Amino acid sequence: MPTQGSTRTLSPAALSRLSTELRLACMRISRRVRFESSDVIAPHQFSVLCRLEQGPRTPRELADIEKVSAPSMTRTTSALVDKGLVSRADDPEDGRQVILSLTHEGRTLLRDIRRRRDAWVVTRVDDLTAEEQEVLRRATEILAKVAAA
Amino acid sequence: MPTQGSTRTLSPAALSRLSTELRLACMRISRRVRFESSDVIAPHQFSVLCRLEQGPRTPRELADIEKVSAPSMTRTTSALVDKGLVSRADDPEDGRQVILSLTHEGRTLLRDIRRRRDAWVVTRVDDLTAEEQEVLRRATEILAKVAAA
DNA sequence: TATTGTTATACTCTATAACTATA
DNA sequence: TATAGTTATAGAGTATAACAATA
Repeated sequence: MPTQGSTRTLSPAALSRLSTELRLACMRISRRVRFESSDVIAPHQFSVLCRLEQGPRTPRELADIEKVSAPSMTRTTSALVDKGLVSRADDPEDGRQVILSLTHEGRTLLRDIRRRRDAWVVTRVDDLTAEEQEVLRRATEILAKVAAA
Repeated sequence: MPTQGSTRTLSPAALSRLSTELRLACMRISRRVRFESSDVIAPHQFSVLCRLEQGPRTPRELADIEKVSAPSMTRTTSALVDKGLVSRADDPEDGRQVILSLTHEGRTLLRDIRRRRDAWVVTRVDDLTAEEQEVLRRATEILAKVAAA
């Protein structure tokens, strides 16, 4: 039996239609955000910087988290080190490992990229009515729950 | 002056926070949908099939619409023709052009991919309360408007 | 012997430049 | 000569396999 979903109001057809429309709307928003905020680094590089923001990591950990091969992660992190966004240090306890950290420059870049991405959404959400904004606020909570499920 | 947005309730900080959370929620939903519904064709191939669904196109038109180079589009469409999803025909009026159309097999594949993508969302939306579903329904309309702006 | 990280090599998708055929 | 499409070649990204250094 379903976890909740008991107060049923949607027909199967309406459920299907809502799901399709919702999925398409989310995809379009994502695409517009990516397109408009012409990033200075590639998506996979951005993703790795975000991981390092939470704390230093080894290449192995990053490869596992990002679900790419070790050689691919070597390539990605080398590019970030070359750009001065990430620093490499030897692990004092295990000579096989290296420890990757975000540099100050990397942290600044992350903040700038986020600000630019947000800008696109902010100008559009600002144009909505207070009621529409409230709907989006509640929807965001629900979507976060859905995405985490 | 703003188009609407006059019934102001959100502080700049709240507006910024909502925009960030909304953007992240949409991105996460998109990512999960893409990841879970392991597609049989690559994203750029899927995109071209969707264009051809609306009617036959020349390679030139597709390249312009998808914002890729002509040689890239040659490669993409050649792969789709090899898979039997797209058919190539000479333009009877202009010998330089070719006309690309969706085959029956291509049309069927599109429907199957969409069904699989929807499935992930459907099972999760079905688990929500009727009230939450109604919020998402209204949010979808608003997001569609935002994405089109 | 197992693990970490890199190098060697190959495949895919992207691009620009050069070429062929038609208008 | 201009345009449509393809082929030639190169540059990123992905991968697996093989290697060096360390545990």
